[in-house]
Amino acid sequence: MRQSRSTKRRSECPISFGLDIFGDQWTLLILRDILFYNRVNFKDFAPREHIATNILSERLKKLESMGFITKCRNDKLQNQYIYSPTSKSKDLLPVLLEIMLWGFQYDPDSPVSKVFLERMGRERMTVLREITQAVESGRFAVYRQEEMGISDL
Amino acid sequence: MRQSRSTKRRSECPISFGLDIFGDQWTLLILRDILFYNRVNFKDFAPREHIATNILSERLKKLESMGFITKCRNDKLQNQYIYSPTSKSKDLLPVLLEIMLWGFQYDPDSPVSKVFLERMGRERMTVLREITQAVESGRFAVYRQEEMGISDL
DNA sequence: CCGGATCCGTTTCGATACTG
DNA sequence: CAGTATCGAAACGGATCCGG
Repeated sequence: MRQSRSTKRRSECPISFGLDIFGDQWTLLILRDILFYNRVNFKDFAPREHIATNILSERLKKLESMGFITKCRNDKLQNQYIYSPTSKSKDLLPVLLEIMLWGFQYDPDSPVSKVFLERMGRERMTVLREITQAVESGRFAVYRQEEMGISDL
Repeated sequence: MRQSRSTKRRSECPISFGLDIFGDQWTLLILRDILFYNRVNFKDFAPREHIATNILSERLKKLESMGFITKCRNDKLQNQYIYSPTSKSKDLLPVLLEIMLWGFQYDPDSPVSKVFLERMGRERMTVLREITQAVESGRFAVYRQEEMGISDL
């Protein structure tokens, strides 16, 4: 694969351990798909991003070998596999949420409504908690639309 | 440069706006150096990581063009330049902190003391606030050593 | 159809050497 | 000190093929 360099990097600590995941876009997109949108199948990962199948399969293997996801066969549809997040990746949610909030704040054409953006500034913690609950209960898509004011999927 | 693809990616929202930074290791390491360690000179960025000078200079340009850092000449030492974070990158601190905490939790040989790790689990918010203050007051190196129990630099 | 693997041209990386 | 130029090596990514 790559990044055997990451062992050297340990010395400087703060974010070094996360570089393997946060150093790669596709990995992040896959984790987003899994955590936010509850996507589980090969074909559903980052579907609009036109990720090449070879790249996707490589990343999935990497994520599996690093303990971020597990893979098992779908009982109903024997020719499908289901990828699920482990606690190691579920615990990345706070990170992804912070990235999301930061993005909403600095994206010149942020997709969220002004109302939500304002609330985000005022009651950050509450908003953070709300989203966390929405995500964990699988209702993020709804929250996104109703609370954030994002219409387009 | 690259990533003109990022415009397409907007539709899926959650972390898409952050991918330009979080998709690249070196960019993250530079931001870490700037935000946590108050490094300002070309030669000081990610010094132990052996980042190639061409890569470093490219990333610094990119970060500057994206509004994450500003560059100005050092008055005292005319042949040196000083890179400073903008509010756009300062506001990334919560993200980096979350990455750090996550890393401490899952790194098999986490550099932090057991005492700190335990405290991190119990009083997450407090710890988070502490570190934020330490970083923002330029005392992170001290905090790291005294509170986290990381001896080696 | 789904989940990949293989091939292969193109892009990017990154170590070193070199310049102002 | 702060970069640029060069160039071989690695990664990317589009297309195609393959097994279940």
